[in-house]
Amino acid sequence: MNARPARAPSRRVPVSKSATSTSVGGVPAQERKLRTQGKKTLRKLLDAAMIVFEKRGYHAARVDDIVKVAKTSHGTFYLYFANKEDLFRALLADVSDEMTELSEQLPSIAPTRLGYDELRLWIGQFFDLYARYYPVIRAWTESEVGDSDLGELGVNVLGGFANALITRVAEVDPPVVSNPDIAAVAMVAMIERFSYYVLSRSLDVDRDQLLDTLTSILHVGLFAGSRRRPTR
Amino acid sequence: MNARPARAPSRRVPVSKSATSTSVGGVPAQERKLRTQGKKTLRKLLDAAMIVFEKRGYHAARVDDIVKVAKTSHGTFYLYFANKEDLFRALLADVSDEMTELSEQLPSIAPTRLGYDELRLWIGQFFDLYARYYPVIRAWTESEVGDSDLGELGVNVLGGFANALITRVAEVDPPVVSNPDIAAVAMVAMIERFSYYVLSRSLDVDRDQLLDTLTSILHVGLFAGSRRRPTR
Amino acid sequence: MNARPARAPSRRVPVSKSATSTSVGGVPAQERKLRTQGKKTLRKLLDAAMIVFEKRGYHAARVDDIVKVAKTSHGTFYLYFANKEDLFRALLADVSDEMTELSEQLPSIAPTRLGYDELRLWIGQFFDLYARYYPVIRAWTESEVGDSDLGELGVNVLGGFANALITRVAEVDPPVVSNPDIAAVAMVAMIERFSYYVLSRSLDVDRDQLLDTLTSILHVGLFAGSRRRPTR
Amino acid sequence: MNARPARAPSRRVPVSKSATSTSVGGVPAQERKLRTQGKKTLRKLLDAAMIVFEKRGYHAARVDDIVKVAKTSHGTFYLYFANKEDLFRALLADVSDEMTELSEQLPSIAPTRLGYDELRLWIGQFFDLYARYYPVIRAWTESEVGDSDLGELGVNVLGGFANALITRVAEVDPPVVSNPDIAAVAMVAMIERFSYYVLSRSLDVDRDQLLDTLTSILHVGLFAGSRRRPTR
DNA sequence: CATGAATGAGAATTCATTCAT
DNA sequence: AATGAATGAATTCTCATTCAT
Repeated sequence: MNARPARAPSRRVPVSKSATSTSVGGVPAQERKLRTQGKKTLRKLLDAAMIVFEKRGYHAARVDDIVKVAKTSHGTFYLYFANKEDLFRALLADVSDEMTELSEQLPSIAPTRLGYDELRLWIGQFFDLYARYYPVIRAWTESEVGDSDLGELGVNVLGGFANALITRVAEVDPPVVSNPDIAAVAMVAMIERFSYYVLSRSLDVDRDQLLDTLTSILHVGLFAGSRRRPTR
Repeated sequence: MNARPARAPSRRVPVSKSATSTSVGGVPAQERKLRTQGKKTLRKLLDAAMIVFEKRGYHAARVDDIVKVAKTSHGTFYLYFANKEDLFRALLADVSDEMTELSEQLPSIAPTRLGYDELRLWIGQFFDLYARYYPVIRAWTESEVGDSDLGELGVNVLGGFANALITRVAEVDPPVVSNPDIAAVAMVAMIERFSYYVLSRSLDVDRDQLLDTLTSILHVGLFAGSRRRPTR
Repeated sequence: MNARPARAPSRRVPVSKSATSTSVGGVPAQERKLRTQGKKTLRKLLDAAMIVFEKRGYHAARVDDIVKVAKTSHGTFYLYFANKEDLFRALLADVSDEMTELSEQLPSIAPTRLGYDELRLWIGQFFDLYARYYPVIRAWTESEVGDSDLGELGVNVLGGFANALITRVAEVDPPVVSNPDIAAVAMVAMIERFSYYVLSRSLDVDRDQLLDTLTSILHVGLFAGSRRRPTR
Repeated sequence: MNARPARAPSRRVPVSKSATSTSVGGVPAQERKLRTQGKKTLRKLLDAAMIVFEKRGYHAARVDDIVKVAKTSHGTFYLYFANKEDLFRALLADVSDEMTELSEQLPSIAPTRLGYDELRLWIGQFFDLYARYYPVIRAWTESEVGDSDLGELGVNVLGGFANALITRVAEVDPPVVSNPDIAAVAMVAMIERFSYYVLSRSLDVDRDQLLDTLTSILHVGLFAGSRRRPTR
C-alpha cells in the first residue's frame, strides 16, 4: 500500500478553510464591516476564550467565563458569535491557517548535519506554534467527538503535515521504509503527541530535549540505512 | 536530563488504581455483595456506558442515555454508581489494569528478525487492547482537563509503557539515542497516537499496515547504527 | 364556482389529528405509559395552561407562569412537554376533537319551528364548547401566524363545520343562495366570530340573545324564499 | 335587551383615537417638525413594519427585523418611536381613521336590485380596505389580549360599523329581526371574519365570490320577508 | 439625523440527583 | 432491587433599549 494513505487523512475534508478563515466568527455568518471598536472587542473575546479554554477546557468553559475575562457583557458575546462553538471555530481556523502555512515550509532534508539542523529548526517552529495554540488544540481534542465537523479541521491540518513529510520521505534514496506515506503519518503522530505530553505537563521535558529527541528519531528514521549518526 | 524523565510521567501519580474503591461515593458502597441479578445490572450499565461514550463522547454522554441503552432506570443507575464519573472510573480501572499488565510483558528486543517479530506481536497486542477500550480511551482524552484526577490514571498507564520501553532501550548496545528515557516516551506517543488516528477513522490504514509501520520505525530507531533493515 | 370552496378550508390539512389527539403532548414524542401520578400532573399542567392563556394570552404566557399555577416545578414541565407550543398543541387537539365531533352532530334543518329549535340547540352547544375552550381558541388566534402549522388545526376545524353546514344548506330546496359552500363558510364565520366578540366581552350580549340572533339569521338565510318568519 | 347593544361594543372605549398623540413616549415627541428626510425615514419604518407584521405577526416581529427591512439602524428607530407598540399604534390609527370614514359612507339600503348593488359596492370597499391593512389587522388580532388598550381601538372600529349598520337595519320596514342592533354586530362579524379567512388564505375564494356571498346573505337577512331574490 | 456597539434583565431548557412507592 | 416522577440549580440565548461617536 503506497499512495492512498497519503490522501487518507483528508478523507473527511469538506470544510477546508472557507469564509471563517479570517477568524471572524460573526453573528450567524453576517457580521460585516467592523469598526475599530468592534475589532477590538472581537479580539478581546477571542483572547479571553483562549485563556478560559486553557484553564477550564472546552466543555467546562462557560460563555459567562469568557465574557467575564473579556470584561464585556453577555449580550455582546452573541453579537460576535452565535455560540461557544462558533467562537471555537474561529480560533480553529486561525490555527489551521498557520499550521498549514508552516507545513508548506518544511525544508528538503539532507542526511547531513545541515539537514539535521534544518529539521530541528522546523520542528522547533512547529512546537512553538503548537504551544501558542495549545489551549485551542486541547479544546479540539476534547470536542473531537461524534459527527461534528469540528474534528475535520484537525484532520486536515494533520493531513497537511503528513503530506509535507511524505514528500520529503519519498525523496530519500534509497528508501528506508516501505510505506513512506504511512510512516509519515506515524511520525506526525509522534511529533504532535509528544509535544502534547510536554505541554500538558505530563512530562518533565524542556524544549531542547524535546527537539533533540524528535529530530534524532526522525533523522534516524529517514536515513537509517545510509548513515550512522546525525552528528557525523 | 538523563535518567529521571522515566519517572516524569508519574509526576501526578497519586491515585494509582484503587481509586475506585476509595473514591466511591455513598451508595455504590453496596457494590460489594452483589448477587447474580446485581452483577448483571452492573455489567449492563458498564456496557451501555461504553456504547454511549463511543457514540457521544464523555461530556456529551447523559446518564439518561446510558440508562436507556442499559434498559434500566435512573434510580437504578445511582444504586450502582455515585455519578457518571464514578462509572467512568470503574471503566478506566479496567483499562488501566490490562494496560499495565501488557506493559510488563514487553519482551527484550533483539536486532534480529526474531526481535522484529516479537516486537510486532507485542504492538499488535497493544493495538487490540487499545481498540477494545477505544471508547473509554477517547473519553479519557476528553476528560483529561483541568484539575480532575482522571487524567492521572492515563498518565500512569503511559508511564508504565514508557518505563518498560526504557528498560529495553537501555539494553541496546551501543546506545543509539542519547536520552533513552525521553525517546521511549516519544515512541510510546507515536504508538498511542497512531493507533488513535487509525481507530478514529481519521486514517485509512489497516491493522497490518499499522503494525508494519510502527514496528519498522521502532526497530530502526532502536538499532539504527547496528543494522540495515529489519527484514534482512 | 360550486364545489371547490367546500374543500377549500381543508386546503392545508396535513396534520389532521395524529398521535397527539389524545391530548398527551409528551416529552419529544415519547412519554409512554403514565401512572396515576403522572396523569394527574399532566392534567394539572394542561389546566394551568388554560388559566394562564386566558389571563395572559399565548405569547405573553411564560412557562414559569404555568408551572406556578400548576404548583409544580420547571423541570417537571419539560418532562411532559417539549415546550409551550407542544403543550398548546395538546390542548388544540382536544378542542379539535370535540369540535369535529360536534360538527358531525349538526341536525338536518327544516323550515319549521322544530327546525329552528333544533338549530338553536345546536348553536347553543357550539357556543358552550367554544366558551369552554375560549382560552385555547384565543391563543390559537394569536398564534395563527406565519408558516407554523398550528393554524392548520384551526382551519380543519372550521372546515369541518363548514362542510357539515354545506350538507344541510344543499338539502334546502329550492336553493336560496347560489354558492351553498361559500355561504356555509360565511355562516360559520359569523357564528364563530360573534361568539368570540361575546366571550371577549367586547359585546354585552347574553347567551340567549346570541342564540336568538344567530339562529334567526341562519334560519332566514337558509329559507328566505320559502317562508316568512321562523316563529310562525 | 333591545337598544343598548349598539353601544355595547364601545364598552371599553376610553381612548377613541387621539391615543397616538397622547400616549406617545418621550422621543417621538419630536415627530412634529419633520423635514423631508425625516418624513421619508418615518414612512420607511412604517412600511417596513407592515411587511414584517405580515410575515411574522406582531409578537414575533423584532425591532431588529423592522429596522433591517427599512434599511436603517436601531438607533434611528427609537428616534421616531418609543417602542414597537408605539409604532403599532400609529399604524392602527391610520386603519381606524379610514375604517371610521368608510363606515360613515354606508348607504341606505333598499330591497331592490339597486340596493343590492350599492351594498355590494360598499362591502367591496370594505374588503379592499381590509386587505390593504391586513397585516395591521392581523397584528391587532394578535395583540388583542389582556389589559392592553390596543384592543379598544379595534372594538371602536367594529362598533362604528355596527352602528352604521344598525341605522340601516332599523330603517327596514317591517323589521325582520327582533334585535336589529345585535343582528348588526353579527353581520359585521360575518363580513369581517369571512374577509379574514379569505385573506389569510385559509379559504380559496376570490373577491367576487366573497362579495356575492356576503351581499346575498346580508340582503336576504335584511329583507327576508319582503322579497324573494335580490336578482329578481 | 444617523448609526454601530453595548448592555443586561428575562425566558427557555437541560440534566444530575433525590425521593416515594 | 427497581423505577417513575420530581426538582431546581446552572446555562444558554434573545432582544428591547440606551449610548457614544
